[in-house]
Amino acid sequence: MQARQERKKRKPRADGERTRATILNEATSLATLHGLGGLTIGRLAELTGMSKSGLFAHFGSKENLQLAVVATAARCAQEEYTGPATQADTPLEKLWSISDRFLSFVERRVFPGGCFFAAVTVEMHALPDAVRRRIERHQDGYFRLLDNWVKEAIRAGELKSGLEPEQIAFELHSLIITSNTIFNIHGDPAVLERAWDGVRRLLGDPGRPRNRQAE
Amino acid sequence: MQARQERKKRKPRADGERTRATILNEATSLATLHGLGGLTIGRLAELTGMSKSGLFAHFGSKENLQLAVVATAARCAQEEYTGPATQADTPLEKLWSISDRFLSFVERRVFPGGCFFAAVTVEMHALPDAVRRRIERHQDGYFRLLDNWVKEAIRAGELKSGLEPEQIAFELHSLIITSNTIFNIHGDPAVLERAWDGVRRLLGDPGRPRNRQAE
DNA sequence: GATTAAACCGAACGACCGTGCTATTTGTCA
DNA sequence: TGACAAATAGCACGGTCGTTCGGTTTAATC
Repeated sequence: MQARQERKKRKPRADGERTRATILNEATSLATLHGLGGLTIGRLAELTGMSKSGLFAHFGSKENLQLAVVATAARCAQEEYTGPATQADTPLEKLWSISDRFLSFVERRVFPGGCFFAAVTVEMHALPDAVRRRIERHQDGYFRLLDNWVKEAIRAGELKSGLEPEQIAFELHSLIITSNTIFNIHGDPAVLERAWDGVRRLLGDPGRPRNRQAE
Repeated sequence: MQARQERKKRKPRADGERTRATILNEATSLATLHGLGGLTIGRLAELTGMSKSGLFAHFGSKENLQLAVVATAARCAQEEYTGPATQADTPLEKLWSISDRFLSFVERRVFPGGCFFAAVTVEMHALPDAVRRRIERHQDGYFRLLDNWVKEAIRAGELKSGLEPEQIAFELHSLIITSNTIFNIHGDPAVLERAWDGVRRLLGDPGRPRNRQAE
């Protein structure tokens, strides 16, 4: 049937897809350090041992490269924390899971500059419209996820804080995203424990240990 | 006596210092949107209506320009929140003051991209050594300020949370710096109230209103 | 195994970057 | 008021940016 294949276009080759993946990994890592603006094609080519033009041909424009990088980072976030957390049994457990996994994600230095979206959030004003919208879309989804889980956890009686759901979600996010920022400057894991300490009080289980990786 | 004036060097002229100040204001604003890396001399010249070379002569190098921008942002922070907060009567009041004033500083859009140091923290890896160190120095001072005030407030019996001082300082910072980030994306002042709500619980006065500007 | 397009390179482009050099205007001070 | 440096502009440089194009190699398809 060969669905969704334009007339006269062939399938991409295996070696091409492999190098494309390599490029995108390197590019996403680089973007967590220098931002999407500081992500330059020349540096990326040098880093992957390719020619500028050869690398460029994979994307056709810098904007497309940036979009592909955002997609890569989003897929990574899905695999690392949002995805697994979604599969936890209860809403409260989802909140525990995403917090634990995000901190682990930062600690393991999956990207050298930590959370990609934290790194680019600050330069969004300067990005092409399509890229900015793509990032906003991801961030909106993430916040909606947190809000909903908190609401469900409260409705299910698992979470009995007197606070509004949005307040809990905001404070949870504050803790983990700030520990990401500070960890990437000083490299001191203690700040991740500080975040976890805050999360424990927020979710109402002061003694709960981190799993760090589990499941 | 003409102290601290190099041989053969005259005093800077009044018009020069005025334009220098104008440039630095514009530059600092621009840096909160595009970062110190995205801060380019050509754009800055166009924005201030000067020639590239005329503007450049004020600083002698891009690194010096960046250092001057950091100094400008630091002075602004001093005037806007750290300075006034230091003059509050008690350690606890200092904490209330800096939180209140920082949120007001963000809300009034003193800089279009909010807190300068939050904007550049993420790109520190890519900056010249001297600039990075200058930023680190400021951030260290800020955190030490918070830590000390919390410790003093606890010692004075004004603050009776069971938490470690560093934990309180970390969570306070998390709340206000995250509201800065989110406010600069969505522009919704509600997130500043969320931060304030968290601060109130942290400092143990759930009903305290914001002054927003006072003194 | 011949065909064909994907993968990749080298060279070159126009634009903008940071930075010098020279010349001209202009505020300050002896 | 004249001397002189500070302030600013114009121009040109080497470098890097994103991008284009033509040519060569190479993996997939008939």
